Amino acid sequence: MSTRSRTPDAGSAGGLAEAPAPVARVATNQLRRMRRIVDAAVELAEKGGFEAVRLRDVAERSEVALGTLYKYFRSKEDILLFALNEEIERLEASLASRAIPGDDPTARLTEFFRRATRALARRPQFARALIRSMATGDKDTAVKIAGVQLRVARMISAAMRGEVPDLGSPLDPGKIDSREHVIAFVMNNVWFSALVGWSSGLNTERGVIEHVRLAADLILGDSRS
Amino acid sequence: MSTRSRTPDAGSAGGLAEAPAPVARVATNQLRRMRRIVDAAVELAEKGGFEAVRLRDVAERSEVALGTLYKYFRSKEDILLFALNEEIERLEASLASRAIPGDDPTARLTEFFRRATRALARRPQFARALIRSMATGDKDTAVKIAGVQLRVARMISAAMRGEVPDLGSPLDPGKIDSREHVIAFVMNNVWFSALVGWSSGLNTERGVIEHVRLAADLILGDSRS
DNA sequence: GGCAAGAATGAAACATGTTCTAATTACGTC
DNA sequence: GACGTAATTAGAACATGTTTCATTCTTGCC
Repeated sequence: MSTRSRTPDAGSAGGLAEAPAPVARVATNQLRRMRRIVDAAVELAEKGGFEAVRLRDVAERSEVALGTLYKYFRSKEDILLFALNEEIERLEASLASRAIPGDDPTARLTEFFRRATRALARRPQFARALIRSMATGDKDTAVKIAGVQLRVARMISAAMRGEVPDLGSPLDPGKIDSREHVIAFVMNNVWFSALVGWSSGLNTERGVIEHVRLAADLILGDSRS
Repeated sequence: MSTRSRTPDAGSAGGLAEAPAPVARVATNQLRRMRRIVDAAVELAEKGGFEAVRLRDVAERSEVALGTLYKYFRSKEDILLFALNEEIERLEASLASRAIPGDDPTARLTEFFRRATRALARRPQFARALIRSMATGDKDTAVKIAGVQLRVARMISAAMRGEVPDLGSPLDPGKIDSREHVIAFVMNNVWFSALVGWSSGLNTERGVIEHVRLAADLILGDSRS
């Protein structure tokens, strides 16, 4: 892409209206492929959870070769983590529109977890697949998982304060210092553990919410009573 | 070895001192096999973690056919969870000998986690394998994992009280009601999450202990200061 | 239009957890 | 000591995540 490359995109008034952004088109095709892959994985996960996401099926459905699939994603978990990130983005966006209601931090926290758990439980197989994909070992995957946890913690902080999540805030793992951050961190751990229990059938949706509420009461004080 | 076999063991006074509990001997052989399997798995796990525990290798080392191995254990995780249970038994026994020292609950909790984390970090590959095997999905395995968590929570409770763990206490998952139980439950979640981070290289041993200390401070108050 | 570089493809190959099978062995009973 | 049952074995077979490879397609460029 030496001389040319200038894609005549927005405001490229210039002479030739030629090649509709060659580079951009490639990228678009690649994005399309990626999207098809993720969509196929999600569809399969919705039907049968983690195990139902057989990569050969994903490749077939997304009309992509197995090798291509592995060029885009390092592993099966990687695909599902990508979907998880999109899911979290949706959740963040929906929270950004209006803050969680509630009279005090405990109430808001509980309400936040109630909604988030609800959202997951609505597509149980899919949620199980996502949770399962967070229980991995290798470093690269772990980094992405840590990123997810930080974003969730940020949402928890916002919910606690009764504010809207600041999508531009640090996301810095080192910032586990302030009391609020510690609370968010701990609550995140509790929630996640409860979800793991739920995803394996040891816990109900109500149970998850109850566990989280108990922890919130312990840390912040009982909002009822 | 047809006729012989009767081992003249303790108290077979009666007329025929023959067959020294035939059933028992079978059981003993089976126990021996089981033990060899677990020992082989542990050895391999110590060297190379979860992935190094290749079941074909385990079978070969323990001089058992693959099919036999699967008669004793439902899965790879099942073997490692068995080892984990033994590990926890050891830890419980060592705690039972003398209580954790410390002037207040927070100090004792921190000391407990310091020791427990230390014990794990001493055999990092093995610990990683155990932690990895706790991140599974199917129900049966999950039940065993829940059992492990309850035992850990019991130790946490004991440490907090500065007592020795009561090995005969309920272990009933329903008893998440008292404040102390909730604390133990939450601390267990925090510790486990931190360990998962450690096992994937995102966290150091010090980091794990620090996370746990922060949580303990949050919930119980800072013991230093 | 033709070319070189990179991407994608189809299919095979691999690694390893798990299951299955036929043959063998161990063991308690008679 | 012979018999039948249950356990064990060796090994193949299967399922699925992952890798590899030779071939074909795309794309941007001359």
